[in-house]
Amino acid sequence: MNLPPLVQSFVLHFGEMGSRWGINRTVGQIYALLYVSPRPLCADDIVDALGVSRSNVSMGLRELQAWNLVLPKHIPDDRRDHFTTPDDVWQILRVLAEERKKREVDPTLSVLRELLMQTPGSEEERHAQARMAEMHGLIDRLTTWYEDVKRLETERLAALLALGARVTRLLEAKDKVVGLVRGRKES
Amino acid sequence: MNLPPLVQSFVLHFGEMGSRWGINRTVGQIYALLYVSPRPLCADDIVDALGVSRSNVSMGLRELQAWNLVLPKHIPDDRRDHFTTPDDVWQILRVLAEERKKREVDPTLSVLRELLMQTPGSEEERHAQARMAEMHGLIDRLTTWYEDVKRLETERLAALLALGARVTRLLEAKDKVVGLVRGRKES
DNA sequence: CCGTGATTTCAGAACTTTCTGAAATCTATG
DNA sequence: CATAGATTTCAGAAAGTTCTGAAATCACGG
Repeated sequence: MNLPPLVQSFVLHFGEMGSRWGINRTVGQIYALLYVSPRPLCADDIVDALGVSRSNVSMGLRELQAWNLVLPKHIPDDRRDHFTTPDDVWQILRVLAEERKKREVDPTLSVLRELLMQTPGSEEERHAQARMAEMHGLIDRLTTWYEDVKRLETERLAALLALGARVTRLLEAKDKVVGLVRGRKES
Repeated sequence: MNLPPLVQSFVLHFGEMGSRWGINRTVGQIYALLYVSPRPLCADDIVDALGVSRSNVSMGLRELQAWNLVLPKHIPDDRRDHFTTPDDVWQILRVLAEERKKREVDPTLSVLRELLMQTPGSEEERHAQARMAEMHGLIDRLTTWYEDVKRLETERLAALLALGARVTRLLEAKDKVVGLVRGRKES
């Protein structure tokens, strides 16, 4: 590996974090490299930069494309495929959230739904099912919220984030207004 | 393993999902078992229920305690430690978010901060640093928002979730009201 | 402060994942 | 449609992890 020190640190860090994020070292490094690269890179560029085998890079790119985190980008007059990351970080966030949900949440949601359809055959099963219902309820709320929020344009989403916990004040204000209106109508 | 079928399916599913969630099979199964169990279980109960070695259970419980996902609960007149999961699912969600942030986000945030302090030594490094700044900015916003939101009581949080994307309508309404007030003051 | 039973630690076995180089496959020309 | 370069596949080697049983440690009642 022979990279500018800043880039190298970044790439190595992503490699190390990879396992915590559910991807392997090489995949993490490839992503990091593409993320900071000023231009799309081809597989051989990546081999040179990271010092891993050609086939490993091929597999890594495959996986990153499956995650929609890396896109092929054609470079005119070059037969080789080149790759980049989407450059809008918000877009990256969306992709990441979507993929993680698909892999980490959806399967559990569907298993829970299935188990909740069954009739419990004992007190123990009845209790277990009640617990599963609680879990299902929570996950369901969260995913519904997520489905709502992901449709917002970036600008609105950013505004919402910036607002943070202060949304609740807005909520309170709303309740008050609604209360007032109701009060007037009822009187 | 000899469990009521409903419980068994749930436990096996958590075992399988474990690897996607960054824990191993046994840890996933132990958690699932404790989650649906109507009373705290001791290590030997878990050994019997899951059919894994005593030491494996010991390590699993250790890890789950480190995650704050499992709590020791003393049972009177029994020397053995017993364990449960916190029973409020919202509480579980909070713990999970906190721990994942600590393990998956914070280290990256601090590496990014460090790398952003350095002076780029080339155009390539300058570009890389700009990209890192974008990433840092996004993560920073997200974590700030998270720090805000996690302080909300469960009830408010639930209300906010239920509101979903409709918050934006509230935002629009607010902007309008603020606009009105401003208009009045300025006239 | 000994003995008993609960719990943890740890070295290595079993298993899983990751990585490589060689061979196979694909693809765009001339 | 042959060829040269690019890319992918794949079997097995290397590395990493999870799991076990045996031994060590701990902790409490007598």
